[in-house]
Amino acid sequence: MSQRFSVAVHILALLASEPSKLLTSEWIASSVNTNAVVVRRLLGLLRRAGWVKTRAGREGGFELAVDPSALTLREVYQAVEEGRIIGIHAAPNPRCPVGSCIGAALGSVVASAQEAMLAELGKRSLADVVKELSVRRERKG
Amino acid sequence: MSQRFSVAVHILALLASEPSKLLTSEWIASSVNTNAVVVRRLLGLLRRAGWVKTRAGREGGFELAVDPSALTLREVYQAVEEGRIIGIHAAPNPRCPVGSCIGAALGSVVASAQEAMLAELGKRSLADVVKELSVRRERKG
DNA sequence: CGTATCTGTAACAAGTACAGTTACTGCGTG
DNA sequence: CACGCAGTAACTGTACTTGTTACAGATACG
Repeated sequence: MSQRFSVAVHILALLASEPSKLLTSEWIASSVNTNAVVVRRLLGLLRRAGWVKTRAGREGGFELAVDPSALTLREVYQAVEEGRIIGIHAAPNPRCPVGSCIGAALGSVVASAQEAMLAELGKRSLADVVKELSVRRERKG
Repeated sequence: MSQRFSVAVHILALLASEPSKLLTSEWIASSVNTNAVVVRRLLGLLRRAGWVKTRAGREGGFELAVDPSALTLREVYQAVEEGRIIGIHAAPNPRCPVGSCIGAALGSVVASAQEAMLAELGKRSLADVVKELSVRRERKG
């Protein structure tokens, strides 16, 4: 199962909690506990979406380029995790009355289920996540 | 991506549209356009859930054992497709203020998103699917 | 009673997706 | 120019899913 959404939110939360600071992929990778290339791959997607700015070369790194309260988790999910959640079998028998229509019927079911999930993600912004992190941190002491 | 849910609904729709008839895995497989063993594997899960009855041996096969209007797509999904939709990276750095809390914060986000999806699937029953199939069939002529 | 037919299930192969890793190019600062 | 960083291609290992073969057990039928 893909962890891209999870890691992407982690990365964005890091960038949001260190605004206008350049973080290197190596530094981010040590927080996520993964390889720096994995981080750069994901940040490539976020950069193309316009949410992150990059500076190459010495003293380079990544920084957030949007207001965290204007970026929903739905957008993040859709940027890094493409396609459908629920697979539909491709080629049922068209000569069977069920087989010939099940694809279309399931398509609408799956679409509405996926939209419900995305709508729920759309209720939360990156700022909400950052805020929740600080609350949880305080609780720990 | 797993197509088990999709195929399971297809199979259940077949059984529901031929009530009190025994359908063989071979016959079902030809409608789904897959191998009979794949069908039997899925039907094993549905049998253990109590929704399908089996008769082995000659003249054997599968038949529905529940009222289609009492079986929601949510139940079917959960029977054949276990685990979470969205993965969470397992071991972020506990010494990082973000890394130490991101798992819990993401957990609640992912749980609510998944619940929203399941709730949407819970709005539809197998009977709804069968009804939609017959509507689509009529539209085709 | 034997045979044909069907389920149940194990075992294996093939395809696919993802994370991790190495290696390299190119950019930009000091 | 050298160092440190992003960007990206390529390869590996692992895990999951589907498809397939094989076979044991069950059951109706002649």
